[in-house]
Amino acid sequence: MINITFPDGSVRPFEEGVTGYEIAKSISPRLAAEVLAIEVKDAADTTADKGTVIDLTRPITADSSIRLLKFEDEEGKKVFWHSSSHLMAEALESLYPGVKFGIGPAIENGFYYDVDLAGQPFSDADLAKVEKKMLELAKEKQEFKRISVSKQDALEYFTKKGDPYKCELISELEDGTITYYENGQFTDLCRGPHLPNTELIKAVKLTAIAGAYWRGDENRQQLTRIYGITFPKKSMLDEYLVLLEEAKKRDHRKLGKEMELFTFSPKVGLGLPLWLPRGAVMRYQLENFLRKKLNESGYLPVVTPHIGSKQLYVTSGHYAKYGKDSFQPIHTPQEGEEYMLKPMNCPHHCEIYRSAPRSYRDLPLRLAEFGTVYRYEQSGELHGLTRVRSFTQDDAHMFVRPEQLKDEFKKVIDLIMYVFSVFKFDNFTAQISLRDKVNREKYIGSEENWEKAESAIIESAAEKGLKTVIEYGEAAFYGPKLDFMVKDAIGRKWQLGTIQVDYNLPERFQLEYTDADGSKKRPIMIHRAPFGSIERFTAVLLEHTAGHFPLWLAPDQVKVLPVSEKYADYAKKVCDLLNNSEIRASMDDRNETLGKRIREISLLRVPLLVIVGEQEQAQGTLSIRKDGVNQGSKTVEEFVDWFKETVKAELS
RNA sequence: GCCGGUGUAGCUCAGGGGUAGAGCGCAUCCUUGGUAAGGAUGAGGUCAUGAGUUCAAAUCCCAUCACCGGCUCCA
Repeated sequence: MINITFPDGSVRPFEEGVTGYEIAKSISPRLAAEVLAIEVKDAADTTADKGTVIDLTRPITADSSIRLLKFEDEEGKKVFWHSSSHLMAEALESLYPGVKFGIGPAIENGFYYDVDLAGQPFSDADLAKVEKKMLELAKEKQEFKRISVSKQDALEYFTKKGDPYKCELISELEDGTITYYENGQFTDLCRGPHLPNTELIKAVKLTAIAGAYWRGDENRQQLTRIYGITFPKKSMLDEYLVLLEEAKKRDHRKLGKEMELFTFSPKVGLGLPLWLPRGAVMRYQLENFLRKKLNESGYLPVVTPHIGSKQLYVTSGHYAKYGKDSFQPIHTPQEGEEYMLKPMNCPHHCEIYRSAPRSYRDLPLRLAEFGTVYRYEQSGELHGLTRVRSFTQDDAHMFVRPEQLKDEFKKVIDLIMYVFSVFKFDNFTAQISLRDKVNREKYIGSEENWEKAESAIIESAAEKGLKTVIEYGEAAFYGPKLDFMVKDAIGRKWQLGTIQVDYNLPERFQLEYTDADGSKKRPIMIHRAPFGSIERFTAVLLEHTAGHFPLWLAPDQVKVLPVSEKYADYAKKVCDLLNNSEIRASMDDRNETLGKRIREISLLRVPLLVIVGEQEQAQGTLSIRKDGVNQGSKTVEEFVDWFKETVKAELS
């Protein structure tokens, strides 16, 4: 007998060799019907903090703690979707004989399989056919069978089958660790785990076709990547499709157009956003919001030009690293001097640091700038406001003494937390990006400094109680960083703020300060941008709020509508009073029905409508409508007070 | 940059080898309104660009450009 420990801490004995399925069944038939896989942690293994997810059909042979995984669990979804990719592969193989397979993993929302259709045409229209086949095969209740094979047998099998991609994968595996999974007529190289059978897959939607390089290498064969998602219940698929619709409605490119915030012009150039008047007003609000906070936090404003001598970036090391991927240098007509469009603000700020001798008393020195930078992004990369070739960073660089690093870092975390709370990004994680564990030649700077920087970040994040994940190999080439990933109102993840520690630029620019003992010391630099860029932040905010900005940020805060032109004078007077109280209000007295004006203004997401007619004029009041709901009437003074209170609450 | 899709009025889109369509928007007029679309009239298009096939191309073929979905990349 072996002891099985359940997540609630209870322990029950089972026969040695019991399977996950049998354990589930012993609890309830309903659970047995829903469970997808099992996480098992050997009681003797004290090193691992997590168990291994295995098939429900595999025997458990030692005392273990277990978790039965359902679709609701992340790991359960993964198994479900991974098995679905095998089901899709089976369907493809039966519909397109001779198809070759790359890899087919589960992803965040569903799964994909990279396939080589050997020239057979495949388009969106074919997806429905594959979906139908998948459902057909799923109903057969095919079992997923795990089979161990030798490396030689595996190579022979896939060579005979004519699948070079699988052969390549197998050749990199160690003999003795290789397993197949078989469902129906389909056999795949796979480490598992998988569902007990295909019947659990009740709803299928293939979502997209895309090109993808074999092993992500653009010099190698391009495969067809087919994306899909599956669910154990039809109703779950319907809910998912509704979510996709909602995401479409929130697309910032669509909202940007509807709300008249920004546009693009091919004539101006790719990826170069044009901010329309309403967008510009909103953007200035964002900037002023941060300026005020930075001013309170001891930042000093600076302004630097949009171009810089090539030599500046040679010194910083950016030229060597990114020179050929940048806009190429521009030359002065007479002297032939070389200038580059500014791809980042840091080197300029380093030179500002150097413009005067610095004392240890001057540090931390915090230089802030809304700096517009220009980066060459490949044309296929450009996307709305999230990926552009010209954008404005809410940038600042802190120059600190080594003993100030952690404190300063934590202050930046506080600032970012404040920004997130104002914009109601309540759901976020912090990603600590460190060097690749093995591949270290792509980073510049000394081992010692990297160690110091990495531990400063890890400790700061821990002391601030941040929920963090560590990613190796994601650091910038000059230093480690802390990035903030927010989840928006409908659960999508975005990367926003970033904080980076840099020992490298101070070195390259020979930055110094005079310490208390008169010796010259080198400061450490922190890069940070709470928004990341104004463009990207605007995009995320649009999608997060579906365009319903907080009152303080809305380009038009109030529209005053006279019921008919007889009341236009009164409406004008109200507008002036509101403007005098620094409320962004304007009048809409166009020759249209009231209903139509309300509709159009609502589509622009103007948060407050003030309607005035005979009654309001007689009583000196306003009829208020906020976010589509009638709020009754208020006097102008009452309204202004209420407005100010609301804005104050939003910003606290 | 690569793979696939798309490109018709300012916007959203229908159509389609034989002289270009709708709704919204815009202009003018009527209407003077009470919380999400009042009515009439009118202007507006080399059907992305360039070559080709054809008696005839917006429509078919090819190339280019842009946009969209991915891939690679992201200081």
